[in-house]
Amino acid sequence: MENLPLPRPTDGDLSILRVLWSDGASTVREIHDKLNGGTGYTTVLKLLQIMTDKGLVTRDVSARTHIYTAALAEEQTQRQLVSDLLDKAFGGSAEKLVMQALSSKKASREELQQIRKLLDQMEEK
Amino acid sequence: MENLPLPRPTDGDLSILRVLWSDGASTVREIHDKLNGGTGYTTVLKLLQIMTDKGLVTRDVSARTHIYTAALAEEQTQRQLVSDLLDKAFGGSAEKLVMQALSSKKASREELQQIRKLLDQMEEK
DNA sequence: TATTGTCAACGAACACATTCGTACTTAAAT
DNA sequence: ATTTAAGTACGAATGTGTTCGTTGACAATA
Repeated sequence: MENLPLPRPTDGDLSILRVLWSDGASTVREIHDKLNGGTGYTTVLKLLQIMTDKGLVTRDVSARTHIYTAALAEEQTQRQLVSDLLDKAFGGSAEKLVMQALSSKKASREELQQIRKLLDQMEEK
Repeated sequence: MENLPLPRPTDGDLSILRVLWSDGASTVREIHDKLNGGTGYTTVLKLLQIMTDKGLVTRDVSARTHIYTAALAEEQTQRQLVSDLLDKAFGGSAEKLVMQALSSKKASREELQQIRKLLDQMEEK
């Protein structure tokens, strides 16, 4: 019964996961087409096979053309990656990370408002 | 005249950079001692030599015992890493990243206050 | 039926990260 | 002067990520 902690997705893994998150369960060809960039078909296939071994995706093999699905929800993976970066590069300081995130890309006024709401919720609790 | 874009530091690189950022210019031995974890002396040395080639650190070779310094300031590297993660896993949405950062680790009341100040500053401008 | 296209599987090649042992050099201690 | 300690340099081994060519199975088409 495989129930090991999932490994951190690599850059290649993430480019595939992004497609699965946005489009839902997909075939290799669909993913490959969406990834119009330089990678060949068999490269995408190989990556998906490895990701299956790692547990990052699951696949339906009942038909000849396999169908892949992301094993974890987008938010769950994002949370893991943020937590990882927090430990490795920010000494655990969420504040510093937030600062850099806000200054590295100009957030819109709506986004800032949204973040304020989140802060309110966190202080209430 | 090497002036190429610096590569993204690996996990090993970051563990060393953290020491250099907090303690300033250091020798291999000092870094190795601070990294009390399982890595051997020559491993740290090798990593530093590679990091020198990559341009992540510079070294003073005038004495027998070399002295290493981080090439980039902590904030600069952090900004790069955040921007990287933003592209690769968040579709460029700084808001989502901030949300995850705040929820993945409970921020203190002071930190939340600090973030509010930052939001104020960003809205003024 | 014969040919052509689509798919998964596999292995090989290359690059990079990580680790450490060994060799060589230089300084310090005996 | 000899030995010991501390340092750098240099491979070598291993693991992982990434890429793609080739093979074989199967389906669709001519």
